[in-house]
Amino acid sequence: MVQSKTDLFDEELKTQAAWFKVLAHPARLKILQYLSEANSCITGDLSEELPLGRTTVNQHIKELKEAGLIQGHIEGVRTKYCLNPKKITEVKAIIEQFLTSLNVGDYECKS
Amino acid sequence: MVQSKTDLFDEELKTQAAWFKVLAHPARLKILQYLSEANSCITGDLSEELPLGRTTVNQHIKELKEAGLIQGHIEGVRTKYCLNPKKITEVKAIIEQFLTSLNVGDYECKS
DNA sequence: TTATTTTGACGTATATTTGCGTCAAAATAA
DNA sequence: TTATTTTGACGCAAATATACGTCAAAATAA
Repeated sequence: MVQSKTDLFDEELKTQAAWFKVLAHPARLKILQYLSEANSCITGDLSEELPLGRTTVNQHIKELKEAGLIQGHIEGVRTKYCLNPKKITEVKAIIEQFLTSLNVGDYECKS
Repeated sequence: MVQSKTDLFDEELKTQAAWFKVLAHPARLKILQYLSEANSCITGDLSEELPLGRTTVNQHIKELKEAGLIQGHIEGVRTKYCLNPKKITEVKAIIEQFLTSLNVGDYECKS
């Protein structure tokens, strides 16, 4: 039997790994970058910017929304997508935290 | 039909996403941290440090090895595991690069 | 009113990841 | 020589992730 054993790790490690996972697909990175470059809320079919179908892109958008990295609000027929700057900053800090913990300044590796 | 369409993205995005993926599991983060804290090569059964079976841990070690983040060299019956400081530094830079590209300093989000 | 546009919800098929059992190879110990 | 220890290779089963088609709801346009 195979059950998910990820629960059995430290809360901190789980959080860090979860955020890495959210960023582990080029489509999601692209969406974030696109919204960042636009520097404001964007409306319209984001799938035209990526080499994927609309439904698939929407699914990635949904994931990013559930993770809190982007926000959407309805405007008539359309939906406007935005980054959530606060959350982005938060996640950056979490990732930095892990990278910093991997201190290899004076690592001894005699091989 | 579902084929992997990840090829269709920029080389840079693919690389960044791939590195996030390598780090997207708490077991792999834990292994890296453990080796980092030890601050030198380690021998013995790493699985005793994690809530997973030996084979599973070995698989995660294998992934990290294939990604180049850790090295192993045989010493009699045992294998000594090390971080690869050079690669770690390299990956840190790649991740920083993406995080920096997500510039939200003056993000306009009127919602 | 009846189209049309835009988007989310749902289902489905395939691909990949995760977790582990089992076996075999290689080095040592007895 | 024959155990024993340690590890990697292989394969399986369950869980997740990817990609997308189809449909329906909601707002607008005609």
